[in-house]
Amino acid sequence: MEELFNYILQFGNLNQQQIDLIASKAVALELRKGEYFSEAGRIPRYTGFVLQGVFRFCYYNNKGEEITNNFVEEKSFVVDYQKFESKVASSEYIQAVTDCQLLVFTRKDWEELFNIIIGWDKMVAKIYQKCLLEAIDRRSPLVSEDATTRYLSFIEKFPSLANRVPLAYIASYLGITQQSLSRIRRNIR
Amino acid sequence: MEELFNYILQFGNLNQQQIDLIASKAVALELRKGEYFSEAGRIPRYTGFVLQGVFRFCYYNNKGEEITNNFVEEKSFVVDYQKFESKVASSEYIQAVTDCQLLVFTRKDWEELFNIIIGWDKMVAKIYQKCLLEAIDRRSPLVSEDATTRYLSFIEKFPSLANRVPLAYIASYLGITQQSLSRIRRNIR
DNA sequence: GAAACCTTTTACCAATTGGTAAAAAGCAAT
DNA sequence: ATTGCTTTTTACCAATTGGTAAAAGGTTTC
Repeated sequence: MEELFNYILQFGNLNQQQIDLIASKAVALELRKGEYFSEAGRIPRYTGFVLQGVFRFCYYNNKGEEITNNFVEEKSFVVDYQKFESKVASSEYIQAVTDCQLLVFTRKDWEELFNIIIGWDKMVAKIYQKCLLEAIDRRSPLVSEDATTRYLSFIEKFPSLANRVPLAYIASYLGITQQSLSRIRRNIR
Repeated sequence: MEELFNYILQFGNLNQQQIDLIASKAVALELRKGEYFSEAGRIPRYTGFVLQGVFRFCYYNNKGEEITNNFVEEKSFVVDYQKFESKVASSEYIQAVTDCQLLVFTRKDWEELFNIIIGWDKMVAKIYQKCLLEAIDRRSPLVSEDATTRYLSFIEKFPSLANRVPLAYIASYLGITQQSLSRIRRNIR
């Protein structure tokens, strides 16, 4: 729980009463490797904060290929926020890549916080903005480089992930095949 | 000026007094093709709303290649918002791709609006969020497709741009060479 | 430990894309 | 119209990446 507030308090101040209120609404959730936190076609039910483990966002393109387009690690929020907020069905999956521990908030609880805590909406907007900026910062440079450079950039942006995440997921995140990534790994050693 | 408020009022309500206040701070700015609205190494001075023309965001990678990573068209805000807001020097250029007409706000004027208009900060957060979501929606699919598919996706996302923007800029946005893009154009006809 | 399953590596060839260079086309100024 | 400049197209060959398949390496389950 401490980790959650260490994170949140970067984005604004809260008094003890407010902290207790937020804490009272957080629910612990565990997911096993491979389980889905959120699924395409469904309205996201929770917003979550990752205590332990790695998640990936993924979708299927028109050739049926599975594309991973983001990874989320510990000490970060994980949610398709736009869809969660607007109660629209998501178009992508959020899957646990490893066994995971989360703190989650139901939409009802989350929305109550907006009404009760002055300035909570601003803090949430900042948090979400940070997540978006991070995602685009990590993803955009991948367009304009060759596969080896993209993999090196991945290692820089996600230093702890290269050996925690199946090669196939990383390959699809980088827009290359598993075979190409395996070849690249061999060549850069 | 009307276009500006048509846009802004999608994100919340303003009374006539508030509208007049915002209008009083908007300054018309014209830029010729090739001129910079914002430059790497400098703190962005303005936030702008595009009335006419096309802008691109670009930077230079470690090989000295110029990479375009976003286009902005009419009826949209153009600014490196994070850097504008935090008064940090930008790391990229915002260049007029065609002759352009803008309405701009200085930081001083823009910040005053936050103090005077209740809820302005929320509207701005929404506007900025929309810009970020758009940018990532457009850019992310480019990673995992071949060059032809990426160009077709570009045409879908920016239907009016293909013939308004030099081929070289589009090529760098797609992460391919001019020659490759030229070849692709020939093949899809 | 063996079997079944999943992940990663390797190999081969085909297809795509990049690099360099030159030609063609388009545009602006005189 | 001619010149000079920029942009786009074309061509050729080299390098990279993809597709298919099979082998090797790991992990889980019984």
